Amino acid sequence: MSRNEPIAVIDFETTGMTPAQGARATEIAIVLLQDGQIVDRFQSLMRTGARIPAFITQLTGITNAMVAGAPPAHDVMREAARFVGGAQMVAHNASFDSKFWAAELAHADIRATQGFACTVLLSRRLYPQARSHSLGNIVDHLGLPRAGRAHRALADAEMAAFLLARIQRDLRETWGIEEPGFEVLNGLQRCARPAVARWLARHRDLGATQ
DNA sequence: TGCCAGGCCCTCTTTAGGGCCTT
Repeated sequence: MSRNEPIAVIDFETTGMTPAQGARATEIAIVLLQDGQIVDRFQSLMRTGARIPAFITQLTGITNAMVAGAPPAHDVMREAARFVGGAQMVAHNASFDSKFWAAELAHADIRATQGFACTVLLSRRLYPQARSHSLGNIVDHLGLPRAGRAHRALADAEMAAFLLARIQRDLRETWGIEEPGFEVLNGLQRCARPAVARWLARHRDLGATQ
């Protein structure tokens, strides 16, 4: 039996909504998920020199003093890039984290090459009955464990990994897709929502004939 | 001075508007 390639589930805490407006990362966490299990973890605060607004400190608990004592961002990002290696990546609302991944790597003179899949898009397709697809709410809706303090990078990355593991399990057990790796996740998240059931059935049948 | 993210997705839509999701 072949093993699925590990997927790197990432979460950033930042000073704002987008690097396009000058926001910088304050903390990064990445967990490697393989065959439904977290097999490795990476977490670090990072120092960029950017000021953390008070409301962000209230949200995350990360203070200016905490990041002042953290290693420089370019060192952290080099280490993060080594940790991820050639793995594909997943985040909860990947449009947010993928931009910070690319921007913070660029500050360290590293080009981002990884693909991203998004657990928000996947959750909306697989669990349309959920009232909310925010990370905390969908984790509660599915009865998954809380991993620690919400809005800290490692806890949120672990919860997103639990969600991803559940998505992969449901793709196998409910939809009959034997190896729901990154390519399947990427295809499903791009599928128009009204066509999701048809896409899943076709993918199951294609997999069964291979 | 005025502006201030942006992609997804639903609907009382498509010549548009607004909520969701991330910090």
